[in-house]
Amino acid sequence: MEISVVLADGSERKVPSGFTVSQLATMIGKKLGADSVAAKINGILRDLDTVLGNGDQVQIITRNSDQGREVLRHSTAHVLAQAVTDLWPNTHYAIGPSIADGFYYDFELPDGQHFSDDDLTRIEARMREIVREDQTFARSEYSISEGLDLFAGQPFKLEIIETVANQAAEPEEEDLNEGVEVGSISVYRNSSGFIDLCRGPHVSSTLMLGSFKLMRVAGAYWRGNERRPQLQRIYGTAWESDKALKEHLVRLEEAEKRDHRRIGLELDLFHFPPEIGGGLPVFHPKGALIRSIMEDYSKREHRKAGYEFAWTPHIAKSTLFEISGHLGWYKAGMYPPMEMEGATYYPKPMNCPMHILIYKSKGRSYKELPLRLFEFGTVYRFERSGVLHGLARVRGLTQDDSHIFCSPDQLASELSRLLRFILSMLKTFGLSEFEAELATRPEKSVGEDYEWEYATSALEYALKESGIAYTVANGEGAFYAPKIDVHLKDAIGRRWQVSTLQVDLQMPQRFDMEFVDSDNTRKRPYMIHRALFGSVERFFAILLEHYAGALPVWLSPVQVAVLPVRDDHGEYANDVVNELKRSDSRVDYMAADEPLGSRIRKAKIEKVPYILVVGDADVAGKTVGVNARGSNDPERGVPLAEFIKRISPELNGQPLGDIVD
RNA sequence: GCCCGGGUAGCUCAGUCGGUAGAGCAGCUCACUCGUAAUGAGCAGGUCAGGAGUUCAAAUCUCCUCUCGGGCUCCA
Repeated sequence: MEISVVLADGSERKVPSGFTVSQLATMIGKKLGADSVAAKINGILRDLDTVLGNGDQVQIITRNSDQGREVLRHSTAHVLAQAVTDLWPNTHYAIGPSIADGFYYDFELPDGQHFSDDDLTRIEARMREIVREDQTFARSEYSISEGLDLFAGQPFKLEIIETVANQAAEPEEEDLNEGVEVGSISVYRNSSGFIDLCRGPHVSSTLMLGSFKLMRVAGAYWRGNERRPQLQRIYGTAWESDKALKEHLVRLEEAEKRDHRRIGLELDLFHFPPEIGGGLPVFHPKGALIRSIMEDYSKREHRKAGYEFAWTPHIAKSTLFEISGHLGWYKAGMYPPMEMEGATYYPKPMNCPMHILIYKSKGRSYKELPLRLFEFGTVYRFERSGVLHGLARVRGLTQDDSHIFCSPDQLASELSRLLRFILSMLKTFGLSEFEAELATRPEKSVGEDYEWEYATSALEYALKESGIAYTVANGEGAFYAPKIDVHLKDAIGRRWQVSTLQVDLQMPQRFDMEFVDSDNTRKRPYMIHRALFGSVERFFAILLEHYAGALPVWLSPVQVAVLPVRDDHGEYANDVVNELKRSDSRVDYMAADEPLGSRIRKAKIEKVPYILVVGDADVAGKTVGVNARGSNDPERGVPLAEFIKRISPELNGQPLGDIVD
């Protein structure tokens, strides 16, 4: 008896009935057989030992594909759980999915024990034994009640099974995590007897695993809920080969070298004095210089784009935040209050209420709209100590914040103009890969449906106009506003959230804002909140990591270093310095009091874009030797005037041009 | 806030079995004046995060506090 299956390329293949996926793969090619870890049969992921049926569409999943790695990682997570339950009998094991680059597994050790870092070594050793034991993963299906018996004593597994059982009543719901087909569960059993609740698929033998490494132990709440028990999570990484694993570890090292906290220290840009308090950075001269270049540039472009500047204080009386509603719904994110002369003051967590007061300082006419207020506004937010992370997550941050007040019919064009402005500005900082997210009305929210629809469709219009790729995040909006969040990808592919753009449906009402329209009626303006960098501090961190500290010339605190070969070249070197200063560049003079090689090394470590070396030949010929960043091949005898001409386009950020409506 | 791991010179780190502290880099001084990523010598630098306890004796062992890192939750 033969059956026929359809392969991924559309070709048909006849195989004996009873043939498994694995046999098919080996029949197609020896290497494919060896590299296969699972298959998609009629669109569903299945194990290698699945018996093929007549007419099945089969796509073999190999270990070096994204889906193949997921299978490897998931299977490695099972081996981890098996190793832990071997070493700590009676451990409760919870869930162990594959994640980007690896996997984790959550455990609750008996008697309140906790893993230490040393345990990782022991666990990893046990895992390697299990791998060598050539244990098979065998799938079987059970009813809910059988499942409850099978996992008696495993509270987390029982909870998952119960969830599955409840979903049987509501078949609409997609099943979670490890639960399987509605109404029944599937279980994988290793040859040692270890069982785990799992949807699969898995590799057929532990011998197919091995290129893995346990990375760290962390705490994690059961089902992500901080009111549920805290489990011990072990993170690991796993790959299709030792080579791929090694490459991943090298990438991690590279990422670590780009860590903005490390670069900030090395380049003397900023630090976090414990005397000031967690999450409160101080910027050293070079860091402050970079910041001010960013801010000056931003201000210039905002002015050109029709923004007016505002300046507002850092604290305000509680009444302001009562009106704005912050004390109602954002209090947990605010610094504690201060009492003074019978009034209660709070550091501001956002700038919007103060900008609204500027709007409200007088009657507004439709002729003034859109009114675009802009401020580098420093706000203070209480972030729990565990979440602080360098400049990317701080307690005092400066937003490049703006609030735009416009009439309803201006909303769509204003949003679209704004989004183009944001993307152009991000591009001049050398960031070019963006994705946007349109976050729509959440369940818990205020306002009328028609308002939400109007605002959301205006946001969507702006997204379409700008051409940016976007996804819709249903129900992820703020409770008072739908929003667009712009994410960007940095040089090594990490995603960061930067800009945010929100249409506020609440504040104009809370503050009873209005304007007089052309028909002499009073109307309520629309209000857009928007931050472009997000926070200057975070954006600074992103730039440092994106460029690994080697900022573009226009942002570099020192753009050119001038090094005389000997002391007696100092006079000419000084002329060079002065000439460069006249061309508006930032120059450092490095006197010949230590060897040239040593000074060059220092300048290279400081990531100075251009190192100019001047010696006898240069004094004679009015030239410079140019050692550019990123090159180890210096150029000799470049006329000074030519060098200045060459770098002048790099000295200032590119203007955005007109952002027209 | 919670779980795990750290905190020794400005930075990176060593410090064995409990016996009062060590290196490299950076800094300072002197010499060297040099053509593209480390010239040499010398000097200085420490309440071993802080406090309490155990001990004849604590960087080292115990407890508490602070703080930093990795996660969870949260978020610009």
